[in-house]
Amino acid sequence: MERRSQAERTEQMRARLLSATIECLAETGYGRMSTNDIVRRARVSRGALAHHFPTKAALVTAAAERLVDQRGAEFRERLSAVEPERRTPDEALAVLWSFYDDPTGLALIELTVAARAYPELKVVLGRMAEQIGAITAEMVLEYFPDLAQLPFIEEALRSLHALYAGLALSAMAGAEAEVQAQRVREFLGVLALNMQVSTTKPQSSKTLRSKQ
Amino acid sequence: MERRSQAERTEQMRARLLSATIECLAETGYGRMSTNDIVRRARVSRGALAHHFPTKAALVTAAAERLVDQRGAEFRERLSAVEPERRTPDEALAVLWSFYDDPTGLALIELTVAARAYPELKVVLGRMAEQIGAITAEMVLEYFPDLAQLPFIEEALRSLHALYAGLALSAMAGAEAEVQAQRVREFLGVLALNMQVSTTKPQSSKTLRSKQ
DNA sequence: ACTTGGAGGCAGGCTTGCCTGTTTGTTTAT
DNA sequence: ATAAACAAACAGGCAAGCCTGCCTCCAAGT
Repeated sequence: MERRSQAERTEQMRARLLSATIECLAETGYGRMSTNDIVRRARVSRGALAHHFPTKAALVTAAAERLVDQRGAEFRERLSAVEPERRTPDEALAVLWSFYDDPTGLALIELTVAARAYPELKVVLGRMAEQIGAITAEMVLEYFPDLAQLPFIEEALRSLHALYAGLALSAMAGAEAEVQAQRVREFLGVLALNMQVSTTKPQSSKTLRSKQ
Repeated sequence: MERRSQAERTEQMRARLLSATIECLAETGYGRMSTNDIVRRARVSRGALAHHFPTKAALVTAAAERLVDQRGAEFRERLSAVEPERRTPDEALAVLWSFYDDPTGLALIELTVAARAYPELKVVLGRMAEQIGAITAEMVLEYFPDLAQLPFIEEALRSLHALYAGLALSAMAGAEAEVQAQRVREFLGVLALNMQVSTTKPQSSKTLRSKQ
């Protein structure tokens, strides 16, 4: 191993620990995940973990924050990665679903359930909910400005996230969420079509509210 | 304590244990729930638990089955409890939501997440998904036959369940799901309206498929 | 340039407490 | 009387946190 500065050592170690935590969270789940699993996966000792994160709650909270940032960035990335001519609402839905049908999506659900016991996690996940909502609205405004004019667009997007979260949740219990997501996407397609048909006439005055 | 027959003793003990399990599941969550908590809450000894349920997995599986039946029955109950003149779709949505915004709803989510590790739980929850889907479709057909004619009604109902599940899930992380559910309900109201407006013309030929 | 002292990074074992399953003993029903 | 229902102590295992000691880096002094 080449020489590394102290700051680099710290940064790399923390990154390894947090990545391992997120992976364990996605694979094993929160309940069955132990700090031993994490240090084993990260190839470090228990002492290293204790040095950087005094308690398990601190570790998980930090992992949640990292997960939030990671997903926020990746969301923009994936959506802007599709070629401009393929940027249909249906494609956007596929991207959104790929965002939930993901190991990190599972980790997020595990964290959400675990947050019931950790109030600190609640605030992190609360931040994430706002952040994701903002990014989503922003993306819609950028790529589908006509959709952003729809009256209940804010509720629609929130519902969309809840819908996909619920789908991913039921996938944990063995449901074939992949095909369900596909059919739901078709369903949402005709829904949005109907919305547009019946709202393009006069109701476009009501724009999306800035704050809840 | 008066004299009870053996069958009564068994039945009551099992009921107490399963109720306590479901309560602990809803309150403490699956991860932090121990068999000690359960016997303490049920006011019985560890031996009694061991006698009726040899392992924790057996106990939880049995509790899940009881929860499924319980919720199935309660669903019909709550929906048929509203006076006939108030049986609007909006009211039905409120009933459906009350079905998720419930301690047993929380317990169900906990079980769903836990099912990722227990394959036996998966089959129980799979049964439940089918059962709930069937009951929902049945109820819609009985109370809102015109809605049952809509083209994507099966996907719509499935999405509705997923949506509410996702809402309840985010409520675990501190979101004020109550108000969100209310606004989503309004949103769904206009949505259904639009669906009806634009689908009452020709597309009523496609009825809901019997099997996926 | 070289050394030296200190501080932070890190390894691995220990320990206390809890959790599950088992076993032995007691009560209750048939 | 005999078997089932129940109680209570017991045993093994595991997880989280702590603790001691070693190693690596960096800065200050010479």
